[in-house]
Amino acid sequence: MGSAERKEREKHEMREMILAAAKKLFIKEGFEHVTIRRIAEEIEYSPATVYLYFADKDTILCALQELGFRDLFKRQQVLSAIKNPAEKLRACGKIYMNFAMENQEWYDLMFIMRAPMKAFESPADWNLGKDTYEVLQSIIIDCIDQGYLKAKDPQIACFSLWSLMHGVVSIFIRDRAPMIPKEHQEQVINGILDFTMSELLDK
Amino acid sequence: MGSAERKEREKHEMREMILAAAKKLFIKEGFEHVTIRRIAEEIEYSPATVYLYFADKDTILCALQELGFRDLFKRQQVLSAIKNPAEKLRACGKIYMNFAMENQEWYDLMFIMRAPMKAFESPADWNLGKDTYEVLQSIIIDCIDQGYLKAKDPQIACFSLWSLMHGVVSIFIRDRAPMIPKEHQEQVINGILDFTMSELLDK
Amino acid sequence: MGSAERKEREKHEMREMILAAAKKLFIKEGFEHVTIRRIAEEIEYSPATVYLYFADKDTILCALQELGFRDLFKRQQVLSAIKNPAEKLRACGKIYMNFAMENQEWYDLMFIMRAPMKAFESPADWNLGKDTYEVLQSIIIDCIDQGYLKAKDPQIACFSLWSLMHGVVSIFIRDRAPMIPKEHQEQVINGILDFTMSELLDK
Amino acid sequence: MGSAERKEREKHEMREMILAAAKKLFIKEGFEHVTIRRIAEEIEYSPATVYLYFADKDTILCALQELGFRDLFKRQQVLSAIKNPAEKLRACGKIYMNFAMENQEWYDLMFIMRAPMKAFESPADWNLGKDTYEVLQSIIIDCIDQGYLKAKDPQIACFSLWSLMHGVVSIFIRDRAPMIPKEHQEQVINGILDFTMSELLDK
DNA sequence: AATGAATGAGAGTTCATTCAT
DNA sequence: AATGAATGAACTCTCATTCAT
Repeated sequence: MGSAERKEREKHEMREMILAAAKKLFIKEGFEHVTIRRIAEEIEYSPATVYLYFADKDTILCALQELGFRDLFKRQQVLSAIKNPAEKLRACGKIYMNFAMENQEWYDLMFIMRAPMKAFESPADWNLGKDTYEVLQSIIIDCIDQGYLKAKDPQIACFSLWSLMHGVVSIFIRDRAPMIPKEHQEQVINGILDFTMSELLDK
Repeated sequence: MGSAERKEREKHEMREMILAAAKKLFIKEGFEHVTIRRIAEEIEYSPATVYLYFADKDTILCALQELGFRDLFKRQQVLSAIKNPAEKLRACGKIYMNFAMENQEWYDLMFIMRAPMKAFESPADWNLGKDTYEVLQSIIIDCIDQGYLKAKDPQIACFSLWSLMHGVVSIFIRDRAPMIPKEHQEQVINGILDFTMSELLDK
Repeated sequence: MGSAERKEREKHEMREMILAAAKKLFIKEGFEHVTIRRIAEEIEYSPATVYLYFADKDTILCALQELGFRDLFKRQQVLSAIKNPAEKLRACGKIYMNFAMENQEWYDLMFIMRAPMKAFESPADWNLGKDTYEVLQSIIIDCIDQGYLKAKDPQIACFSLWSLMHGVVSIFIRDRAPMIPKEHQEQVINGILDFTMSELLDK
Repeated sequence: MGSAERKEREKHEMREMILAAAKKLFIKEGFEHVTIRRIAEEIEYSPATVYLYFADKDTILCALQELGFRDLFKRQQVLSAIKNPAEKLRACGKIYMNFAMENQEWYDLMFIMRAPMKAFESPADWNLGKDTYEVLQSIIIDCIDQGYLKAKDPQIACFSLWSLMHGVVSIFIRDRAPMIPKEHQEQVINGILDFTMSELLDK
């Protein structure tokens, strides 16, 4: 009976379409233009149809967050090619901040926006976020193990570094650094990476 | 006759009431529920009355921000009592993060919230923010001058430290660290301060 | 299946209903009382529903104007049966003023009302108005060609005649002629036509 | 007892001030910016004060109309210097249209706007309008008497000419002549005067 | 499965007007 | 006489959501 399966598969495809449309709108037009109507238009279905696949708007936002973590996690995969843990750490920071700056509205949804955040209630969904976090964790542990970094508590070191990176990009994304013009932002990001690595790593 | 004075005082009190109501709504219901109508209900006046004291919604938000910057700046004044720049730096970080964690909704408005934030456009208003930033700047320069810190670019060092602190508190405020329970947050903040100081300062 | 057709027809009928309601309000209460809410009440739907059929208030006004121009143009068609250009000119004036006096609120909307009047910006919509104007133009040119009228500049002659007719009816419509009681208005219009023809045409 | 008189005079002066302010706003900023508040600001009194001198906004508008008629009538006074009735007729038209084009919003209030128009209910107020109309009437009668113009019914001739002039300026004021650019309007007005005079007057 | 039609709730804002002082 | 304070009633428009078909 492939009928039930097929239905399942079609349902899944439709959900993907909706999410892809929502993502596109987020990236192209920003949060405030992501309305059910716009999503429906994008996939050329009616608004009511969207509700057949998602209970409400929040549910869509949550699924989109998940997608974001998936994307970020995928970007992190290239790190496995780097052997030196110090280099790896730098690259990891770069990947994170690039993701944020290239997909500002999406990053916003994932890490800044107040909005739905049901995702963080159900542990299942949070797993994806955890995976990306653990990538950073294991690099830091490697750094400590191989003597690049002295830190009593790897958890604190890890959370500090994440905070630093999140701090930088969220200040930029929410426009709180009038002293740094837009065109210097990338340069500042690189400067911060240099500064952090030089301060952090044992010389 | 104190009649004019009394009028002035009453006007001022009304503004305070409105701001207090707005702040309360922020705390209780979050930004998106702060509407002129809700504020008016809260103070038991008509919506039109609110417009007698503030030109528009943005102006209210800005006044609230200003209040926040004023408070933060006042808190920073105790730093002048500390002579050692390294200790001063730590204390400065502590004050900043305490302010954020104790007044989360205010900090949110000042540094996280997406909003018109005219404050950051008109230099006059931004001055308050600049003042608080410059406190950090001058401490860092002292640290460098007195050999506690090696940093090629003090601006980058300063922005990094701000980012770190902002990152930590904004992750907490917007609930993005499910791995750290609320009751451990303060402890983590202290751990991060220790970690940062020990990594940063020359030994 | 005529289902699609029926839908189309129903949609059309709804638009007609809205326009009829708008027109009715114009007549009964004047421009300033024509609000989306009042229209919605009139047709016993919610305000939001109106927006399903018209993008905004302006669009409704424009549609109403268009309808008016269409009607006026249709009335002008009978002129083709008249061969003598002088007679034709008189008939044209009569048709114009009859239209205005019989559909005062419409005429008001088309030619008097202060309003967005996008119609006059987008050439497409203005075409309808242009068509009706050109009917007058070509009659006047015929009059000149066939020696009924001496005029150096046909454009000026044409604009003068339009102005005269518009002046008369707009004075009546906006109630600025207290010296002429309502019941004499038609008689005055005829008198003006006679006077104009006799002065204008070469004898 | 000059006290009562003085009060009366002061009351009158205040009314004049208010009207002058309203007139200024009409001319400078147009109808929609004439609000009680703006008027009050202009005279540096409070809105409530305005209500001590005028029952409501409509009453102010009516008084303003009256003022307009007064101004127009004053402009007409120069006509008495012209002896030839044909020249006088032309000059009268010119004065009328100049007044309209130079004070468009005010003319609008007097002759186009739907607004209050109580003025036309009370004959007392209408008298002023009548006076200006009679200026035109008597000129036309002179033209007929002195053989410049053949017209069976002077009333019809008079109303026709007023209509023509009103038609021209009201088409311009309400922007209904897209075929005539703003910078040509004056030229067209002169053309129409020429055309009218040449057609009308016996040669 | 898909949708056209409809709506309730709500947003910020403006204005003429009133009234106690 | 003058006014500061207050308000009710509007306005246009947008959106997530529902439901009969």
